[in-house]
Amino acid sequence: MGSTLQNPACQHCKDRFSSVFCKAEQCNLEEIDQAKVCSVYKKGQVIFHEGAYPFGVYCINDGKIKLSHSGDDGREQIIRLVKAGDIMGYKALLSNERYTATATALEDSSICFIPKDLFMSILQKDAALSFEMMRILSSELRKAELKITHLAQKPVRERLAETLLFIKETYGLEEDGHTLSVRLSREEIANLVGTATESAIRLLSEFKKDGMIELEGKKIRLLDIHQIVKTANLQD
Amino acid sequence: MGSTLQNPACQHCKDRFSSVFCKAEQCNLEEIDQAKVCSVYKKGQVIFHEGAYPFGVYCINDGKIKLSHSGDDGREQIIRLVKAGDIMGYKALLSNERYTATATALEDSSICFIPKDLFMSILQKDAALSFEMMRILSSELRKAELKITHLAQKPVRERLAETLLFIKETYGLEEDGHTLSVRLSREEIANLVGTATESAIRLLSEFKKDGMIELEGKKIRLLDIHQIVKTANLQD
DNA sequence: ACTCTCCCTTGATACATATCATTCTACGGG
DNA sequence: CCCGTAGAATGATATGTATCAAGGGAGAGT
Repeated sequence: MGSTLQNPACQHCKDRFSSVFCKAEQCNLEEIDQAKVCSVYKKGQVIFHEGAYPFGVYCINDGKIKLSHSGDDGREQIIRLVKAGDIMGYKALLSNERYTATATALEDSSICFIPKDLFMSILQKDAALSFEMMRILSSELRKAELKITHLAQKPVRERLAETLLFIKETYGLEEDGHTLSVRLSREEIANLVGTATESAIRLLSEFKKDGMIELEGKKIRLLDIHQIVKTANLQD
Repeated sequence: MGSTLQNPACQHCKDRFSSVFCKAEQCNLEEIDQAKVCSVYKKGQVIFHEGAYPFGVYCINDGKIKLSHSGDDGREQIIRLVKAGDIMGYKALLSNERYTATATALEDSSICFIPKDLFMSILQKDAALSFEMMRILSSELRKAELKITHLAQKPVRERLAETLLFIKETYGLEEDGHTLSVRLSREEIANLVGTATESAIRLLSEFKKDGMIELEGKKIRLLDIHQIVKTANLQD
């Protein structure tokens, strides 16, 4: 468990305008505000575990989280990157099943927990919120299906380039306008791409040699985004 | 377009108990019943095309449909198999985007079309239907994420075995209790597995040699399901 | 400052799978 | 009925990627 601290009000949450709840009715927001519990999780800490039963949804106040499956042979597959304003854990809750993924903090994160019963009851009466949930689910599903196609049809090189762009889209860049603002291990990058760690390393080195990126420990600087897009070979 | 014919009433649709609409309120069902248009599509006919704008959702009355992406190099990736009682086209509708997949009839099929406005307005007022939609979306998302993990981590042999089981789960078996009740080309099977057609053919031959299956044209008989499960190496 | 450990890196090799080429088969139309 | 064509099957080969093995570097804790 993360350590509990003073709950920031949802109405003042810095990402309230981009989150699901921006569509929720004000009275429901207040209700959530009173029931939620906000905690801080340290980098590397697990928020919930694959196989466990869900008791609510998590709303990221601040921080970065990875959601990952553990494959049959124990290898991790990163399914989703979660950022401030996003929610997680809703899939298991809605389909009334156990978590199918493990949530791990990529850096120190502040996360609100909203109890299941409350979330579900508000979902019943707040059509706008329901709608927004469906929109999110649809969008996630679309992304997942695209990923399936790419995994099945694209070589690792293209998928790695695509992943770099995806990380950039998700977490953005630092002030210099080049450095990815998240530190991932090579293994994590590989588990995002769906390849072996060594392959990811080798290809990153190639990208570097080609002048597309710059590597400095876990810092990755995207130097030539145009070239990366070309390497990713995106057309849909 | 498929040829229009006398609309069967939703209330009498043979799969009404297993479809989304089983949760919908009766009055809404009647409303749908009046507005929907039912058509018959011949095997191979396209119901909707990737890139087109959605004008409603499709509910399968009878038949079998494949939903597929066209990859960058034009190779097809089959995303989903649709059966009677299922709906399709909701993802694009909900996220208000164009279709990301093409729907093609695998055999002659009878399909109802429900106009966008009606569907959306009923979704607004019918919480139970909304809930069911979220349940479906969550479940699809869960399946998609599992598929991602398997594509990234499992060899083709295991994925092929898994696919055979998946086809069986989706469309069931013929009266003999062994034959898959859908005829797919080798290429379609490969596009479901995410591999080259030749690889799928080769592995099917191996499965046959190992006594797991029997092949007769497009008929596939599952002889030793236990062995197929073992080959699929499922544990989650 | 120094070790210890973890992660990164690089190289050598093996293997699964894609690709190309060819033959075989079955089916539908003239 | 036979030909033509599309799909299926099989073989030969190429290649991308995983795996195994070993070295190198950087940060954490003592």
